[in-house]
Amino acid sequence: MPDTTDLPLRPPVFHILLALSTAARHGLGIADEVEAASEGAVTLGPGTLYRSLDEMWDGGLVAPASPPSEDADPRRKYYRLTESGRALLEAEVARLERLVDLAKVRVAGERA
Amino acid sequence: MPDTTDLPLRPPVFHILLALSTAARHGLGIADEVEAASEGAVTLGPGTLYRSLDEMWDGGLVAPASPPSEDADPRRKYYRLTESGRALLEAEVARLERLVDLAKVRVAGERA
DNA sequence: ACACATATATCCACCGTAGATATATCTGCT
DNA sequence: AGCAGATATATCTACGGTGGATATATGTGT
Repeated sequence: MPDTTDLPLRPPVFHILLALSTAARHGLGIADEVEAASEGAVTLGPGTLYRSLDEMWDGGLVAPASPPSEDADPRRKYYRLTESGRALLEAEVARLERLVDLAKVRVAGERA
Repeated sequence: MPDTTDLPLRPPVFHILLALSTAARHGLGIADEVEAASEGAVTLGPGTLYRSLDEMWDGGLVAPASPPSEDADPRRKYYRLTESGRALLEAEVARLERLVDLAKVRVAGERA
């Protein structure tokens, strides 16, 4: 089984962590949030979605969460971030931030 | 042949564009620069490197450049960014910047 | 009750990546 | 000059990841 805790994170894993950073969500709700947050640039097919969630579960990045309301659709399985999931997200954000900072200097610096 | 001009860029293509943003470089020089700029987090094997360069050539993102000095190793093939290559890099940087900004708000916002 | 939408889950085919390998040639050492 | 090892480009192959199609169950609306 692949290790989902290595940096750089695979894009789907990063986006799922990001989608869960604000609220517990169920599978398809995560996919919707990822697409919305990325302005349509990133989409998750069901294969990638559920497989990633399985791996993230095994890696201790996500855990089950109770439904947000009493009369929620019982088919939905809600996930939340664990402490290590949030820590991993922070680490990846820090890495990407350094990368973007470097890239911004370079693309702007060419105007001389 | 895959289209290398779609956003999100595949990570190797993004890193190669970034490596060429400051100077014309040859194949292995690009790989070295990518590893250095990412603090060792990103490495490019020869397969990915030369295949990506071929596709980027076909896509008009990179073009041949003259060696930086007269007595350079003649085996080295130097590449430089084209205008569209630089434009594509800027677009991807902008996308990543929005993503990182969003992520920073979310990971910081949880401390309430 | 019936049709359709939603939800999880699995399967498979394709694409992208990384490593091994091949070949050529440059550099340094004796 | 000759030899050994390093460097450089290039290709081939095996593996892993992704995404779409499909299956099944169940909720929702008419």
